[in-house]
Amino acid sequence: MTIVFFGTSEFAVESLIALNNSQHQVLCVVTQPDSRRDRGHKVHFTPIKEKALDLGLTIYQTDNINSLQSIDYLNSLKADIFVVVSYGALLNKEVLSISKYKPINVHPSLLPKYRGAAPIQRTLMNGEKITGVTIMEMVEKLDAGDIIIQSEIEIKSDWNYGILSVEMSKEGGKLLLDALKLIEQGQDKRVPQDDAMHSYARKIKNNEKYLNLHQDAIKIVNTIRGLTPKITPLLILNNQLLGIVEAEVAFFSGNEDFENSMVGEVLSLDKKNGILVKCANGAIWIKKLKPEGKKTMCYKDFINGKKIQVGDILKNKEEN
RNA sequence: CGCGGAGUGGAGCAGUGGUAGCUCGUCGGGCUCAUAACCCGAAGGUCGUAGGUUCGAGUCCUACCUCCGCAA
Repeated sequence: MTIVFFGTSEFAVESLIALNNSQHQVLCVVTQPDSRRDRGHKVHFTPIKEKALDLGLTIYQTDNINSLQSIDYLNSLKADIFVVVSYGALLNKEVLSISKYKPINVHPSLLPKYRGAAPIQRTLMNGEKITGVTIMEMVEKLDAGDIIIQSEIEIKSDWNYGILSVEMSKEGGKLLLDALKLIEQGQDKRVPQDDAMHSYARKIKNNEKYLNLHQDAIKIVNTIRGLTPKITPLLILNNQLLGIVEAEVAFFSGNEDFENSMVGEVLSLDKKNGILVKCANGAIWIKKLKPEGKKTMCYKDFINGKKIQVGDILKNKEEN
């Protein structure tokens, strides 16, 4: 089939690769405009643009995919189907009706759960054990179309956003080819979503990276898992930002010293387990961290540099 | 030209003008029922690059390279 691919983020890359390696033909890759950000406000291409350039595919970028100009262009391609994977903008009814077959979307959650912008992160932050990838038909309402195929993925307890994204992304690429095959053969069965079961995965706000130790240890660890390595969760030690890259829930029965210590207090520097920090409920072992201006390092190295001592208090941004 | 931090033996750091250090790791030896614990010893660095100031530069000045955080 001839395909127009809409995608922007890292998650979409494996789907694009899968299509490019298949018998299908990618006519054009539509991706969000280049942005100026990061240090020095340098121009950044989207991950999909990088890959499309690499593969020598035609690229189309626009601020408004629903504009008359965009619609004219898309019409002129006469594609069999539109494939949309984390594109980053909603397509209106008119755009959705251009291709011969109805547009399909690859979504990294078991719909109807976790519709929206940040399903992978929210899934981890909520401590889910099972997630999955869904291929669905696109409708105007966000992530609410009929389901074509769905597959489950078991989340290992030590997986973070980076690892799970890669798994989901690969699964998405495979599932996408399966879905196209079904559609091509007219074998696709579409199952409506149970709207009563739906939930939304809100976009991650910038301030969510500032960890709050006044929470359950398990919740804090899940937050860290949901953000790293793309976003580094932050605490403050001695007026300096300290990135917490990896942590585990500490299991032990609290003694008197533990009960009397403050939230955020460093209770122990252990060569074997890490840096023990008290939370509102329980405690966590910090395994990997990233001091300001430094690269990610193991807790052993951080302790060795004598940058932290038992009794130091790790604070939230607001407390500092 | 958005703001800022950092580049010193394998790793984490100290060292703001005068013979390159500390901790960890590594290697060898010892102690121990045993150990990621302890003791003794060894190897390993032209201090990011290129210029400059100086009797003398890791340390001051200039340019550049690389890495990182914030903010958008």
